[in-house]
Amino acid sequence: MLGIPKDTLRYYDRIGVVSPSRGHNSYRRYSRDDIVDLMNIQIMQYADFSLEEIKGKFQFHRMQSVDPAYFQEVTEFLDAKKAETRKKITHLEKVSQLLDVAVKTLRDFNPESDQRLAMFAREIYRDLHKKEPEITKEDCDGHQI
Amino acid sequence: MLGIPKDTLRYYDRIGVVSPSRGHNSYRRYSRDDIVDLMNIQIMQYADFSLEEIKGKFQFHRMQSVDPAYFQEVTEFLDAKKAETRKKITHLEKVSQLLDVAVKTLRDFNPESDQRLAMFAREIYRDLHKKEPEITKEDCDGHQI
DNA sequence: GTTGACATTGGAGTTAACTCCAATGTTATT
DNA sequence: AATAACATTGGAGTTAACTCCAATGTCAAC
Repeated sequence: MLGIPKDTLRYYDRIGVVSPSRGHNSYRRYSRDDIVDLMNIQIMQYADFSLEEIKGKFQFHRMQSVDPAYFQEVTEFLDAKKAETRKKITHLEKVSQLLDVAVKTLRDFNPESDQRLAMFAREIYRDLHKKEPEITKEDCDGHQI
Repeated sequence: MLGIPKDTLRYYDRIGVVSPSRGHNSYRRYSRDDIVDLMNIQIMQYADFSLEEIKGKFQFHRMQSVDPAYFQEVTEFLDAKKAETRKKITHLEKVSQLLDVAVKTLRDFNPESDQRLAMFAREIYRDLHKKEPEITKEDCDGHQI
């Protein structure tokens, strides 16, 4: 139905992320809520969330009310994850540009455009680590063949 | 220097993504170019590229000229990856919004906002799979306890 | 009531990207 | 020249998220 392999569903059940009820026999029966959980998993996994992170954090739809402790925990998690997601968007935006520049560099190949590409990559690296790469002369001296 | 563990550098050498030259002893010596490669790896890895994909595709700076076959292959790869990256940005943008809505839903908890969240998630799922989730009445009938 | 197509389970295997270990080699310092 | 602090190697172990397998159970159809 969602295109998730049987073995994957069994795996999810095993590790406790989606544990459907069982029929009169021991067959798994996925409820509407289970399907919603599975959709959430697919959405969040494509956004680089681990199953462990997802586990138990996207199931408001199963609840009537919210426990304050749970509220606190999940809100913090969601806020942190949102910040992380925004950071990743910014990075991917840069990477998208970088790929563009890379194709151009490749097309009309010359030392200048290659240099531009390297500068751009270095800039991206800088904001990725929030600090200078610190490639000093001493560090590299003699590090050639 | 870049904060990459020794064992990771040795691993990269083993699998051939960054193979530094060796000194008069057998010690690895990382050149400026090797450092650039490593920076590129960190950039691309954070954008969800695998080492296998990265391998050999961000090393123009080592070349004098470009072989047409290599140009073709790498350009196709870069274009495909750019498309993939843009798709992911779009998705992450949605997920960022979803996380927002989730926090709000959690704050003033009620069936309506919960419903809004579910609708939003479903919409995201839809564009993720470019098709309707197809949850029909029949599919779910009796799938409850 | 037997056959075939499903389901169940426990447990083993796979892949990527590390991470660790033991045995050994190299180098700078006392 | 002995010691400590590095490096080297091959190979084994780890983690996440599956993926596969063999033995067994369930069920609808003939």
